[in-house]
Amino acid sequence: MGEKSIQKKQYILETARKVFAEKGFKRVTMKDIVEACDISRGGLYLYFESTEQIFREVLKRESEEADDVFGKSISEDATAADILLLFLREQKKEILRKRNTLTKAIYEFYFDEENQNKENVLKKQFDAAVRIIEKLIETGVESGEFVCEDCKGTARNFMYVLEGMKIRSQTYGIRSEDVDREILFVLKGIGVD
Amino acid sequence: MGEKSIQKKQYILETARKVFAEKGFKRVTMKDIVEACDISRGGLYLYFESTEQIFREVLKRESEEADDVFGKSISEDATAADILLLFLREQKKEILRKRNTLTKAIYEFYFDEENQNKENVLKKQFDAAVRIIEKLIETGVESGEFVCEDCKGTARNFMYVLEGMKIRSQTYGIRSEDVDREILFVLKGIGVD
Amino acid sequence: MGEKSIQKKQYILETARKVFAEKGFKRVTMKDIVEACDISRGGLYLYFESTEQIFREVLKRESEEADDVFGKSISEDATAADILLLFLREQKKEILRKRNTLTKAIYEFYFDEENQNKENVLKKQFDAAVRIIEKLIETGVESGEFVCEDCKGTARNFMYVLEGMKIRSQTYGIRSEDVDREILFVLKGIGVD
Amino acid sequence: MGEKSIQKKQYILETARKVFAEKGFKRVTMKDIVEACDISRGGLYLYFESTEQIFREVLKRESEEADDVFGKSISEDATAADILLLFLREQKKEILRKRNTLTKAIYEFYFDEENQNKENVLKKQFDAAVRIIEKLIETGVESGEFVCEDCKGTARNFMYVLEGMKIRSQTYGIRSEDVDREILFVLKGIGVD
DNA sequence: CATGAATGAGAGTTCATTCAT
DNA sequence: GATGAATGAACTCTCATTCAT
Repeated sequence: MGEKSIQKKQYILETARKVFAEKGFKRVTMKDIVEACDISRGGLYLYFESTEQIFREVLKRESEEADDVFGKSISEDATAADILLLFLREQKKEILRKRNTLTKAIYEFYFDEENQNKENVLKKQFDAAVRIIEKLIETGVESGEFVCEDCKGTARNFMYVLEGMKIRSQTYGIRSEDVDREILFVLKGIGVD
Repeated sequence: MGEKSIQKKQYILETARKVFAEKGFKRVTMKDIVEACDISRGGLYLYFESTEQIFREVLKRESEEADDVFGKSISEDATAADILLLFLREQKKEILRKRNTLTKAIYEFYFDEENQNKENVLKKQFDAAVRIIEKLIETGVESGEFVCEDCKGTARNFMYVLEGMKIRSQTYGIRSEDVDREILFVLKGIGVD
Repeated sequence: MGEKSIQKKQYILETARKVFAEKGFKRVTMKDIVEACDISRGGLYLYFESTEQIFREVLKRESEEADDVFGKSISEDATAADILLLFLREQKKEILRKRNTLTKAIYEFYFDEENQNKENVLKKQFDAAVRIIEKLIETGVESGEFVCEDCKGTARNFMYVLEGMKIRSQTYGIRSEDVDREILFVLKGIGVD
Repeated sequence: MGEKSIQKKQYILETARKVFAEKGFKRVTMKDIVEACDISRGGLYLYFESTEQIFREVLKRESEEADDVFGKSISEDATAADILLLFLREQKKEILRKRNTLTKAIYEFYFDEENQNKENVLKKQFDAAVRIIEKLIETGVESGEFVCEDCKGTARNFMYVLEGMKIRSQTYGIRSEDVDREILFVLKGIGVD
């Protein structure tokens, strides 16, 4: 597969991402993607053999990019509280975003039990986030920014609350104030206000 | 519509519920329901015109029954802590149940924005549960069972955590111990252990 | 499946038979049959799920009818030679027929090794014919009509010759005289001319 | 067309032969051949324009080689019986061979009436074989090895029996003993045992 | 009311064939 | 000459939906 093919593949993945963001996972057909990409029916099959495979690769790109973003955006002299707030602000954006997010599609994809165990991005991200938050809280406790007895438990609690808001956002909506209120509530739990 | 028709409709709804519990919402076709009910294709259309309508009615029955259950199962002299624990135990069961639960189907159904505003059962139940928990905590605080400053905030926090566990359960699994740990964590927040 | 369905199924089989007779087995698509029957795409699938299944049922009908024909057409006082000649005349007709014969289709079908062992009509008919011819020759020897040392061997030889002419007919043609000449040759082998 | 091109063409024909031997004629696609040859899709079209043309050329090579083989393998002082037995042994091998034979493909190819008249290899070989056998029998009769009244008729009979066994072999199998028995039967007809 | 045959739209998939590079 | 990406036609198969009985 030449240079050009790789570019085309990337192009398809980008375009397909939009389709998944718009329609979720299950309702998307090969035809939808073909039309969005404005390529021929057979052309798509040169690169991918099913919506599932395409989605899997979209997810892979997505999570790689997510990792990148994380690394870059934190300045050297940020405190634990700064970083935690930054993280929560990002999460809030993600929770409130209705368009251009794969959240729904990802949930739908993993509702299928067959997909749950193969390289589960959702789980990976949840666990990674818990670890990061835990570290941040620990650091914050040491520096006197936070107060907390059970850092790991608290980190997990944070993540479940965020997850709860995410699913709520996708199923019956949530307002910016609602998210703020919850974030303040959990922050208060570690002595922040 | 005669007595017999009503019974048949109920029968279809019960059977369809099983189908939705098994396959979620989006993957269910009229054909699936026809076959599960062992009725004729045309017959189903006499009662319902789409899987969506059927699901809506299944949901309605479901939430009515849920209300019934709640009413019945609480004894007269239970304390606030008793009732809260009972409630959490029920939630745990619901979270861990993989079969015979509509959770997935409900999420899938409400992922469709068109469905989110029409009589949203998920929202109704969330709000109702928050109110109940809030009342229980307030009662518990008065009786000295619990300690809590922001009862409403805490109630909401409880619910988001539960919601988070529910979606996690459906997308990459959760163990009984995981649920217990989280419940203990939030209970500790109101002075219980 | 009601009376009417059964008739329709028969109608489809009859029509499909013509298609197979015309195009052989491999080149026939469900679409061909749908068009020949003038029914809808989906309609055909109510009755059959593949060209293979249809062909199998066409074959079944065909061989049942073949059996019927055999039973009927022999008069009471026919001699062994009469019957043998009748049989050979039928075979000749079959060999020379280009249209309205499944010969090609049957060969194509059984070229697929997967089909060779499941209820192989070709083998069944070959073996049955050998037995019949053997009996006829034996009877004819007893009545002095035929001369033969190895009746079974001769019967088999007859059938291989007929089979050879059949395949030749389908692959590069054979003339009526050619068939006659071969039949005379084998008949001479049992003392007939 | 340069030297290199000719070699490439030969290479394609050799490889295609294997494909036809494996899959018959009808099921083979240009794609199959492209993949087997490991050349580009467009590349194949530089040399051939259809599977039919390729098969035709494969056949041509095949029959040329067949002629070569015949010429070589017969020693100077062989008797008619020796040569006939050699020929029959070759035929037996051909009949029993399941892999690496074009038999099925050839039959499938000539089932198409359009192909039957253009330079029909099957017919050519049949007729040639009849002539050779006839000559051999005649020679054998003169030398006292064989007894036979109608040499041409007998030669034809031989060939139809062989053809019958070939098609049987491809449609429902034949055992080595079966072939031997038939060969012995026809040999007995010319006074050999 | 109830049936289930029938329809046709639409999704998935495979290939022969072309053509810019 | 050679490549392989691209196209579009053709097939298979499934279902929502209708309708005569």
